[in-house]
Amino acid sequence: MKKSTIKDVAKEANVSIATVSRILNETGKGYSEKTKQHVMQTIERMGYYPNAIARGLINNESGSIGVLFPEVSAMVSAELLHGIESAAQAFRKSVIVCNTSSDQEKTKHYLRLLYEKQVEGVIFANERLTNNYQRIVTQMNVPFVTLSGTTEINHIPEIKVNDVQASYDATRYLIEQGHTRLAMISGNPNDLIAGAPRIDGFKKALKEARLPCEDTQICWNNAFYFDDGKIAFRSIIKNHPETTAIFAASDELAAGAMSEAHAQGIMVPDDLSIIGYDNTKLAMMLIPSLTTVSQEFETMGYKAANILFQSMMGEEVESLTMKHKIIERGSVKSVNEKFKNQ
Amino acid sequence: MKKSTIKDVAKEANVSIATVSRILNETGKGYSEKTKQHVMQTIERMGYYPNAIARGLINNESGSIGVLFPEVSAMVSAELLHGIESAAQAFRKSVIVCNTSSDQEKTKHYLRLLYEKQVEGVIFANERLTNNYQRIVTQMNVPFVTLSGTTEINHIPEIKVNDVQASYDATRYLIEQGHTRLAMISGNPNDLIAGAPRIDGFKKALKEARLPCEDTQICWNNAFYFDDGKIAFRSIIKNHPETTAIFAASDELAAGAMSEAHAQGIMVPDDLSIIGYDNTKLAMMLIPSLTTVSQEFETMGYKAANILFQSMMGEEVESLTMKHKIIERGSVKSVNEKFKNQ
DNA sequence: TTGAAAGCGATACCAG
DNA sequence: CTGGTATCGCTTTCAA
Repeated sequence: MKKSTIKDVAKEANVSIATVSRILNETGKGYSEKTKQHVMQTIERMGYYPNAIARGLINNESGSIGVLFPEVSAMVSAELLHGIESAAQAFRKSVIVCNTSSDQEKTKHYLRLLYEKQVEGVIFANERLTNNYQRIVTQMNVPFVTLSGTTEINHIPEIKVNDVQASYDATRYLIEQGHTRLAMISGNPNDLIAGAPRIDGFKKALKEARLPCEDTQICWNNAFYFDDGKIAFRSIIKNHPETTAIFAASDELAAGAMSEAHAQGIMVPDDLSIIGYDNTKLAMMLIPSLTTVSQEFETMGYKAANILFQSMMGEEVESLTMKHKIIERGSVKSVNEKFKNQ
Repeated sequence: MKKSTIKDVAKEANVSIATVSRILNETGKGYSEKTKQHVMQTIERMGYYPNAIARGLINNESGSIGVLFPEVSAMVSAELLHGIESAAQAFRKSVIVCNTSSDQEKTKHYLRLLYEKQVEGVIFANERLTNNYQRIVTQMNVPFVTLSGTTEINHIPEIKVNDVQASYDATRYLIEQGHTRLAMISGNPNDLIAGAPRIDGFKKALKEARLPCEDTQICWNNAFYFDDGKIAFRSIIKNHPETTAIFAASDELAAGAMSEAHAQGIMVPDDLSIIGYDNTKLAMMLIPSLTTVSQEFETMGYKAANILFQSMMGEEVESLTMKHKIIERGSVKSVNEKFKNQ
């Protein structure tokens, strides 16, 4: 049973395909109310739906955007994607997801695929859009946007929070609670997105407060996951047992640290305060619930998509720095409080 | 700067578009090695990429599949999607994600959209494919697969775990640890996917063991989230303070219960054992880490996509019941163990 | 080995 | 208000 085409509808309704097309596109002109009724009925009866591919060919638009993530299964990606999807829905665009695994070849492959599919815009999430992609990006000649990432390519807006500032604020928060012996669990310092900038913010706050700031106070183990947090935590305890507060560069890292602390009989927050980063759903589920830096991922995704759509419509668009804030929960205790309870 | 087309390439290389096309498609015949070299070079130089839309129109294939989720931001969806995406990558198909919010109108809208986009197959995840979609599904005339969901429509394979059996096993596990006073934190019992079947499994195990099994032992609050777990936990403690072990129908529910237990000074697992369901990343991050029923979501997504692709290639396909298993961690204590430690 | 030409399904211009 | 037709970029058959 072949799909019916506009031709079939035209034949069935005894009109020309031109007329059917006009009615389909609700141009409002070029047909009488009567034919419209008639044609609409036959369309309904036949269960006809226009072929978006044919439409796309002539209109030169695919109705899709592409989204590239290094890892789609991460909680952060899921929330970003949610925001993107809902914006796309409003703009009647569909979203093609691509999982790059942070692999340059895969990324190029996908970019090429998206190019061939004639996507009308691309969101590059959680990663750095380097010069290596310059050529294809230029060729594609459609708007790009980086989301929670950065770009080496000019004129591409970045939608993200100020990581340096947010990390600075998180660290300041700990200092204001009276902590003077701080440590940080970082992601990979070579990560230009979520690694280095957060370290910078941490250091800045310490130096400004004239607090000790040795490199050994900053520990990491490759990535931003739970196990990385556990491992890094051990280094901290070994090298800096005097630590009373830790800034973790992701909620998962913080969770790992908390888990390891528990295993070692260290009480959070009584013996040790921990602040996380991201405010994923995980944060409120931990015991104690995790004080953390909030990034509103869903909103960020939504806004990034909207900026992309504006750009697709030819409007001038700019980078957007999203606000962040500290969500106070139960994993940080002020030093005063600590004394009080003793 | 307009995109270059096959025509441009043909002109530039002084051959016909037919030849370029043949080379592009690596038919292996219809051109000499020499022209091939020449044409490939001009293609490379011009940075030409074929237009997949035009290709799709003539070949009647879009190169995409659609995936519908009730909620893309859920951890479970993210893992399923990951599996789907990686299978799709291998099959050189791209995946269009749709977030239905469990809304029937939205779902229809998306189905229609996917139809128009000529997707070659559809994965319907985490939800029931009811008769309401029968018409469009039939019309679309492409393979469907339900993933971690069920269908009222015939000849559509279901890829999922046996929820009744898995819940039965989880409950049995608690019983085998010596628990006799059990309770369950359920999702919505009207949820035919993850609600009712899990309740059935729970009841079955209790009855079989001739253990008390009143309806009040099963509590819920709409959904499967953290807060639902907290709320349901309160009911359990109020109505059945004798409870020593809880089966929660999702890891998030379990997390909520654990959080509330902690707030009430109830120790897990010493005073109360809890087993979860899903084995999302969350499970290992909790303190104590959560014993839970494992569903391998990423694998499920991968397999579902593969089954879909097989079906797209005209092969006969069947439903697939994935194996589940109990992941023993720290949230369940056997009654013996309990006595020992006292 | 090569090229000309007929579509794929829809849109839009131009006549009538 | 309506219909014929060129066209979008590509594949494929048929001749040369």
